[in-house]
Amino acid sequence: MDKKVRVRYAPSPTGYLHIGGARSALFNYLYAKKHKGDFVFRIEDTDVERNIEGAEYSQLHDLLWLNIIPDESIENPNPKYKYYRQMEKLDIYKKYAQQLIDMGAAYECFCSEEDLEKSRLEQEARGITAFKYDRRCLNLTNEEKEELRKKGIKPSIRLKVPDDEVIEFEDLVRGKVTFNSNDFGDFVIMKSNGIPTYNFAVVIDDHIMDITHVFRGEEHLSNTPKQLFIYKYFNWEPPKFGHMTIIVNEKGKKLSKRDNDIVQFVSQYRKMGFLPAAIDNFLLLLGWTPDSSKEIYSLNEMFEIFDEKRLSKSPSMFDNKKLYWMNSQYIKMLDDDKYFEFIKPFLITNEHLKNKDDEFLRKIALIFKSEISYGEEINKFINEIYVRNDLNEDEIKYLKDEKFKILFDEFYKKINSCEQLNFTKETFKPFVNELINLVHLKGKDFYMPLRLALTGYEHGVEMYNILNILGKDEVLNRISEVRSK
RNA sequence: GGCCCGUUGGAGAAGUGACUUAACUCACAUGCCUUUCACGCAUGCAUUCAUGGGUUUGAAUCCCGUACGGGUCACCA
Repeated sequence: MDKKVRVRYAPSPTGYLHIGGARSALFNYLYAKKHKGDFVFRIEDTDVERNIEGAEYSQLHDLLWLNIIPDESIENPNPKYKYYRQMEKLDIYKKYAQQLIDMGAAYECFCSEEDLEKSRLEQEARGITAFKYDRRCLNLTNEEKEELRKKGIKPSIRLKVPDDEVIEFEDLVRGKVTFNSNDFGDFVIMKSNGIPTYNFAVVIDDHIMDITHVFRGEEHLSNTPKQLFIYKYFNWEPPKFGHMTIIVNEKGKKLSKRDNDIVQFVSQYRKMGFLPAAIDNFLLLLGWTPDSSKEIYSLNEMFEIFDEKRLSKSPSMFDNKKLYWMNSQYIKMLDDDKYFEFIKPFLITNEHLKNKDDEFLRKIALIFKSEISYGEEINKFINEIYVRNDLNEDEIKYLKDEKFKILFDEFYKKINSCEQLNFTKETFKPFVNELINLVHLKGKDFYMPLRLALTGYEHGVEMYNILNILGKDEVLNRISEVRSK
């Protein structure tokens, strides 16, 4: 019987959930669900200096917001595996590291940072640019080690990487990948402070947590042979690896946290009013394509269609515009109740809408449903109505045209005779027709002056909506202002 | 620089030897709808798959070289 599929997403708690991390998590999650397996959320917190308070929970909760639900995590651990943070199992790493030393597969290294830097420079001087540890501590006698220890020097532990060994593995995304051990030095597996390095800890973790498949970013491709050496020494079966392309910016470089023109954190998208399903869908299409020409997929559909063989091998550019388009599609798909529920938090922060009741808010929300591509954007549209745009000289001149005088007069009178403004598309029609008969202006000549006078913009939502939003008093105000000029 | 990976339109990409006069989606352009914008609908947008050579009756698809791009070379993950 095949082993149960177990995959993981293992962020370091050094920041919030990044869009690249979310994509990794999504693909692992889809793979697990497709194969009826488990998706594990664990924490790689060995970089004690850079860990940020609260980051692990924000990572997890952003993931949950995206509906990527771990079967096991720091919040719902499986007793069988018990530890979901690396710092909780330091003694386990220590035990395994000692085992490697006893086997002769690893050794203590007393070199200081300065020693290593010196050696690096020496190698560089000889034209070697890929630094390799020179193994000067490999054959230290016990006496020498004791001596150094007495001086208070704490050793790190290095893995002995065999010479001239070809290491080959079948990558789920890239196919056969080959490395030569000569390109790697003996790398550190335990830091001198007793904390394991990533390449060591990840192997131990994946092994003891029965991880069967690992989908991760391409930046880990060259770490894989190092990890494979460790598996080999322990005689453990490594998981299957799949190295996904990285996400690049419009310059073709790996998306870095300093790329300010791209919003990179899931929490920021949440605050801006993106829908989790839209982000999942967008992420799905980043470096992966479905079999069919359909592009909009729910998570449940993704479980069905996901196929790791269709992961792309070349880097994917993050296309902001497509994300906005995707989100606008998902907003349009919401039914009116769901939509209002989604958009209301953004409306109540708008000062112009302070004392409005839900009925009014709902009405205003619906007006912009097909206009917005993210939640917060609705306030931009609303403000354009509430805050009149300053008119330029040409526009003022245009409005002063004699032929519009009667339009403004009659429009004012007619609005004034209304008890309150509560038009619908249907009730606005006769209102307009009556006016048209009085002023003998129609089409653009009818609407444009009014629109300009009311909002200061040439474009916008339908006229009756503007009237409803502004209300009778404000409409009269703005019209009389123009009339008096 | 070494090692690894990649290169199909502005972007995501389909394509795995003849079904391709290279899908589909975003963007862009135009037209329709509409007072306008947006939505929606329709149409257009790569004679060519980085480049040179080879294999083959036949190549974007296979092989080799070149160029370009990216990843990585830490007691970071």
